[in-house]
Amino acid sequence: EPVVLVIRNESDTAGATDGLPFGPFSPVQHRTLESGLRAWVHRQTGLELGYAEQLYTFGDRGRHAQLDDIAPHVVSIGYLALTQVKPSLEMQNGAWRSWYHFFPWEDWRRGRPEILEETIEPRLREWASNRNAAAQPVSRQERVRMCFALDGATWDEEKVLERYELLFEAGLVEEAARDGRDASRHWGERPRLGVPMQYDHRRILATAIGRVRAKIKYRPVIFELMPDDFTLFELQRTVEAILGPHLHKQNFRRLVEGAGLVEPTGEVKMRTGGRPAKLYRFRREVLLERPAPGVRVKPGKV
Amino acid sequence: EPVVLVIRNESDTAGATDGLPFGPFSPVQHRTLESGLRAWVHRQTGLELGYAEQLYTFGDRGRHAQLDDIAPHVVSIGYLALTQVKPSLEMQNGAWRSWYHFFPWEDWRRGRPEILEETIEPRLREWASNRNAAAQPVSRQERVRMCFALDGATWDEEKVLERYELLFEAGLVEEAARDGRDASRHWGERPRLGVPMQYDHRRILATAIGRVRAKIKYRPVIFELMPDDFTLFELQRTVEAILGPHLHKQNFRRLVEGAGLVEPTGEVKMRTGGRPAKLYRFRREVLLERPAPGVRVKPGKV
DNA sequence: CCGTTTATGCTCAAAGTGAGCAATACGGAC
DNA sequence: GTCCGTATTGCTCACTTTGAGCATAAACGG
Repeated sequence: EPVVLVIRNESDTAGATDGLPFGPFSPVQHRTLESGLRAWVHRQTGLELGYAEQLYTFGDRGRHAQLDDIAPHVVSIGYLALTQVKPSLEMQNGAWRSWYHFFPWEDWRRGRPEILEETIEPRLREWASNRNAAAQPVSRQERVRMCFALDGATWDEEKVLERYELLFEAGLVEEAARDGRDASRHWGERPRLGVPMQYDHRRILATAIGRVRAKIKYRPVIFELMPDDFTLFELQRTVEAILGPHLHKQNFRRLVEGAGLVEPTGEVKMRTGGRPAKLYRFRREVLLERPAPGVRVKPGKV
Repeated sequence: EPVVLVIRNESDTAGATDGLPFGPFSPVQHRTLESGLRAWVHRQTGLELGYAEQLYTFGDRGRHAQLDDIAPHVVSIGYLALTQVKPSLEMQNGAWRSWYHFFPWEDWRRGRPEILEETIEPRLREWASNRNAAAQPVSRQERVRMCFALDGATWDEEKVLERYELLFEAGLVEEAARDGRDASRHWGERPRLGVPMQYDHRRILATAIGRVRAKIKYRPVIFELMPDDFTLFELQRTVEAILGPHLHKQNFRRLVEGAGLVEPTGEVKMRTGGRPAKLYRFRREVLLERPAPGVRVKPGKV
């Protein structure tokens, strides 16, 4: 299960709301943004971050507004960090939550999520067919079709943010109500599409999920989430947990082995439920061999 | 020629130095970072930005330090904007400069740049073979080899930032001297590797070039740089100007046409020096047809 | 010892890619 | 006017990559 570290925020009027961990950056104490992040995370949660990269900087006015809370303007520099969950680490106020708790429509591991056909599609179609909706530069119809793979379009698992923003615009997520964009005025009760988060944190998380989904395809970051030794099927399960849909087992194995991403340790794992599985480890040398797989236009002659 | 908009900065002690345009962001005046950027660029240069995306946020301490100038800590949120150069637009203090003015080693349009073999390679090899250089997690040798395509490695045109940072670490660019990392102490006079920029602006530009080079491969941003109508060879020349190396003409044509990125206008352009060339235009519909070309692991069965 | 379950090996067709040959058509030189 | 150089455009062909499925191997539970 892909999980995210959240802070339960009890001070909310409508009960506890999850938020992403965040804190101030002080250039006086820390030489770089990233070192500030690491120090701050460690102090708060005891977690020593491994892989971390800058995600996006969120600075829109109103992003911090929430209910009757008038906050000062805050610019947040989001970072994406990847880690295994160490059960040994007991955190006071942090908790691990499944991604799909917040984005149920992104979980395609058991096929197309029911919430799409039952709730999202009809609501979005109605929203898209609204008057003066066709006047947009790109029609709402087309945006809905591309983002949610309607009418034969293919589901692009990387468009996590685009989907969330569409639902936001359509007033179908709870956070939109804070922005005055409330669907309940038009179509009765708003359905609960995933669990909302504090401030604009669900948007930030959507950005992060989209980034991870894109990145594992051209950088071996998936191994940040694996133990040292693993079977190819465990690796596949991890990739699937992140991307959403199922992968073809034999081809996945061919791809991963053929790309030189892994090497067998020589050990096997018993009790898999069937034939024992060879254990593999990440081949770090691959970083020095391939520039970065996934190029499109390749240099040629003349 | 791919160019960047720079501001000539006369106040420098060592004569005029080019810098990227920048200015303050005031959340009171502007609702979003991007709208602040647009308004500010328009007021300064008269330019109406078209395509713009957030690039990276630069916040390291010391990034603003320069010579005897002790500046306050500044966090810069970099944006990347793409536009055609309109010669009609006369700017007071702005000027268009070739990318390769600042990064001569990135220009592979006339084959491997001489500066690589003549200056960069020997200097970097010396730096990499230094004592305790092999103790690094990834050896300097390997980093140099991967970044600059030595010993049979292939040149990855996207690693613009990595190359600049390596040269910086090795003390081979002028900006490094401000950071106390001066090669001239070891190896005599520092060679002039490209023209330096103000503050850390050359690093920011390297980030931007790397981003553009990566992005044109999976998003049709190249058309932001083209006039409405163009020949396929003009398009190829533009791509080559950005990426560096030459492309195979017939295959480029097949790729672009086959991907549905362009459609013929029906017109032809005479006086090409040979047979007249058909004119094409960008097919906007492609945005609605393909999710985003360039995916690696595709969903399959079971 | 057999059936179930998972791991792993292999094949095959279809699509995509790198490279080059060849024909077409204009502009300029003679 | 004809020829030649140059650039555009069409096409072939071998080779690689990819999607999909069949078949076999090896543990485990009864």
